[in-house]
Amino acid sequence: MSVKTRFAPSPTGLMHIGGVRTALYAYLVAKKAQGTFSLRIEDTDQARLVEGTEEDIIDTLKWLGLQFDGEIIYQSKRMDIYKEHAQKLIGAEKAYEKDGAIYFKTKKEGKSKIVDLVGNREIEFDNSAQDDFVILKSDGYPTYHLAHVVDDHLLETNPVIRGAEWISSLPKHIMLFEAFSWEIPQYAHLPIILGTDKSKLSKRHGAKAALDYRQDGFLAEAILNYMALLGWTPPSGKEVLSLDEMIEEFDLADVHLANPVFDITKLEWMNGEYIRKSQNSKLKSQIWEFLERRHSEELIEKIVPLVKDRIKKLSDVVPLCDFLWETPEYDKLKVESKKEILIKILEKMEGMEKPWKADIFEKTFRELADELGIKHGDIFQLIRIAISGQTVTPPLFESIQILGEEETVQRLKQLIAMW
RNA sequence: GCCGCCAUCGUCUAGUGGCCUAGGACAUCGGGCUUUCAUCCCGAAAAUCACGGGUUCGACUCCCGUUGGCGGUACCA
Repeated sequence: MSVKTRFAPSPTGLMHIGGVRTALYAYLVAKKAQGTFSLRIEDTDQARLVEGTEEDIIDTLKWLGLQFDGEIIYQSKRMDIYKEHAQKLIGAEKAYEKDGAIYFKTKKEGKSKIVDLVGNREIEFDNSAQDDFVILKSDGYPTYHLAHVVDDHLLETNPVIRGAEWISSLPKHIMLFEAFSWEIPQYAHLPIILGTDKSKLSKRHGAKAALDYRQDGFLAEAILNYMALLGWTPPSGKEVLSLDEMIEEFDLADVHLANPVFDITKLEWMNGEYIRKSQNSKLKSQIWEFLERRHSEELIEKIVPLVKDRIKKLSDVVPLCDFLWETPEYDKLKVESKKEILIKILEKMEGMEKPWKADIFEKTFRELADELGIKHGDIFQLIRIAISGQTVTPPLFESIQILGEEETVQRLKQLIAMW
């Protein structure tokens, strides 16, 4: 039988990072088996629908490159199907109506048991604890339980991949499948991602929507790679791996059973790895877009090789490089006592033949430092502060090249004139 | 409370009875390179394998219990 997986979020909130991993694993499982991965929107709770969240889910998958197959399935458009199946159960005396809702009559004997694909572990429940439950609400919409069973059977989902918070509903689902005389699909319940305080990752942690990470300067590939590693180690032991490599190596049986803690620090490291691996031309486009195309592509192109090893997120470019397109603000105290030296530096600059050459530039100021009896490093640092107002910048000479000799001299003059 | 899932360095994890005096990655600390910061390279510290019982010639690995964490306990998903 072919493998069909699906990502089935409810449009009741922005897609969060946990959803990313669920979608990713479902995608990997499908692609590995050359099966299909689809998107189903579980919009059955009218009261909790939040406008725009469906689009957010779609945009997130698109950004991540987790392309789904076929059309999007909306449960709200399948009302007749759920109703028909609920009626069927009533006809078979396996369900009954009460207070305008339809309840499923649970059997109270025996055990419900499955072998979960995650870790291949057995999960067992005693049916005696299962109370009758609603399958069709009085507003005509199905509950998750009915919709899951009907849809995943009709759409031939296998395996069903979802969060571990569903484990306790398993007996309900198993009984429903049995009531319809349908084959029970294989299940994979993914451990829940925790925040640093070990509680379920949520808004409380300032947890963010997946797309907020794009806003923060993270790359889709890095997010995917990091999320894949939350609870899973590829057999090869490789940590940095592409989507294709993940498809190649992924197996639900290798997913760790314990709930992992989301660690932004490692995500940042991973993102830096991807930035460093990037082609300069691609990185240029990404930074350019990230900065909302406010600068010329030529400028960004010059910056890229300078910042590539120095940033972990696209957003890091701003504090590092904004002096290149904005007049710096000087903290006068830092260099006030160096006024005399700055004047000497300015004189040297004005005396240098243009265009300035790197080796001559360096030689000139090393000699000046010797002349003045100060350390080589100190004089370059002083120039750095003079042109940027910062103690940390991309390489000095390269920055000056971007700035231009005129602007560099101008900034020095202005600084000297400040006091 | 009840039901279920889980338990190896701060974090992500390797480990499926002897190869473990427990390995890797991130983070941390130290060093090298270096005109800043990074990158890169080298090194260190960091887990009595939650605890207590078994089983076994031998347990991180198997079983039981305890503790702890998480999840569920809705006409929400």
